[in-house]
Amino acid sequence: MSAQKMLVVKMVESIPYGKVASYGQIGVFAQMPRGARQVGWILNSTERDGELDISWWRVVNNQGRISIKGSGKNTPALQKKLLEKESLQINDKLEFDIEKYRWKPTIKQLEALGLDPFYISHIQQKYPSFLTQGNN
DNA sequence: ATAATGACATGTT
DNA sequence: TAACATGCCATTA
Repeated sequence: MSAQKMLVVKMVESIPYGKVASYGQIGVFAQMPRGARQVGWILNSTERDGELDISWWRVVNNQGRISIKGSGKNTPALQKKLLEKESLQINDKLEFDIEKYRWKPTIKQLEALGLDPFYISHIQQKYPSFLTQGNN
């Protein structure tokens, strides 16, 4: 498995119960700033591999929508169900208020995940909504 | 090699 | 709001 994939997996597994992150957000945390689609590919592959036991359902579209296609085992309905089990409120159009549930790690948490402090400050600057602001 | 596709994101109409 | 356009890049055909 590639280092990139490992990092993506690590970030996805860091999303707490009851929280979600967008594909782009995971991409940024995994040091692939424009890698939203690749994150999707990686998660899509885990469904087939079976090698990975990952909380794939906590990764969603940045607009607050479940956007998986659902041709395989992981269907939109299943994702909705899994998220609802974690107390998210999702309407019948698979939409929800993402800012209400978005995982916003602190600087320290990101450091603990192995991100370079310089890179973290860059994230802060460019994607303020992806993390908890302030001196944590 | 070239082109189409996809579990995306963002800006413009 | 919603539709459309553009950028993105690994995978697939």
